[in-house]
Amino acid sequence: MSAPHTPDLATLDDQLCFAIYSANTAINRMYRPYLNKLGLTYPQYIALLALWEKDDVTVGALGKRLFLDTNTLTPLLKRLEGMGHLTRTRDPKDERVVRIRLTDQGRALQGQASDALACVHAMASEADVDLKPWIEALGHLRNEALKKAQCAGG
Amino acid sequence: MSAPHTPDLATLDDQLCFAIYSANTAINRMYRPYLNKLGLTYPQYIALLALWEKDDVTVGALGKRLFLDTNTLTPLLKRLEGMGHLTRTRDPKDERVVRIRLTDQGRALQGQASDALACVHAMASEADVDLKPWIEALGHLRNEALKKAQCAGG
DNA sequence: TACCGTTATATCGCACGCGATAAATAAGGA
DNA sequence: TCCTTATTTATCGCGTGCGATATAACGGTA
Repeated sequence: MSAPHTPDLATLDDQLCFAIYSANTAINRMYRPYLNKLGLTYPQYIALLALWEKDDVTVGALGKRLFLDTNTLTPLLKRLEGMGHLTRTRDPKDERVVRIRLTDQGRALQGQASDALACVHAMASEADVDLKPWIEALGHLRNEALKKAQCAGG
Repeated sequence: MSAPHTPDLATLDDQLCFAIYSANTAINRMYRPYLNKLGLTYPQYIALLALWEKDDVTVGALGKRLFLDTNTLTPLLKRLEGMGHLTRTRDPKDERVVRIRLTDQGRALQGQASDALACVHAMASEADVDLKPWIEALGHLRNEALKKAQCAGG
């Protein structure tokens, strides 16, 4: 461990972290004009993706799906509630739990977001990339990184 | 355009945006314990990666390298300056320009960050992934996304 | 010199992401 | 019942990202 210097690995363009970091912000920017029309931020859109797939879930369950904690999710969900896209109600059977349910308005957003999807696929075809294996591999990478993060004492 | 519904594409796990979004946060978390030891945040580390490769650059040039604007970089660089890792000095020939130069202390951090690099490579080998083509492909994807972001009126 | 447009950096407000902490409820044992 | 512990959600502070705006300095023209 602690090799003194690794010049061949230290350059920015050779770093996986920068590649993913900058690709993420770039895709965020690509989505932005479409999401602005809907009044949504990128993380709000991601959360809605999960809810469009399955709603009537607890904050904790949604957080596990998105790999986010309540300190991030609660304010985000409150904003989506304020816009009328979902409801946050305490579960009568267990008052600790808050259940998230989409409103009709929130469900209707899914159709309006199709322009963004079309843009992603246009980009993928222009970049000559088949998305499916990419998405799979990135998911695998994420799980490995999370495993490392756990054992390192995160 | 504007297809009413695309259920086969709308699931979270089929989305490139979520795959990259969650992979990025996962890698951030993997780095965190190592960077905490150095008192650095993830974006600060990314900026230092660029500066270790080439310093004595303007804020604007560094921003182009990192795909970030001054509204993000200036406060970040001020914090790194406050820690003593770099200096920010106005160029006497053009007082608009601020030149960023690493201190010896800032340069010495590169060696101390090798544990994080080792962790990334351990993860890559455990995930059975050859990093090089990945990093290249992600860079290509980033450039295509930025192109889309530009023309869409970013 | 004054004026004007451009360029480089900085500032402000808002929404994340997260470590740390708090508050409320539930579950189980004496 | 009371007490203790665990679980779930919420709150606070700080550091990004970024749109919008401001400030300062340069370049060119008259």
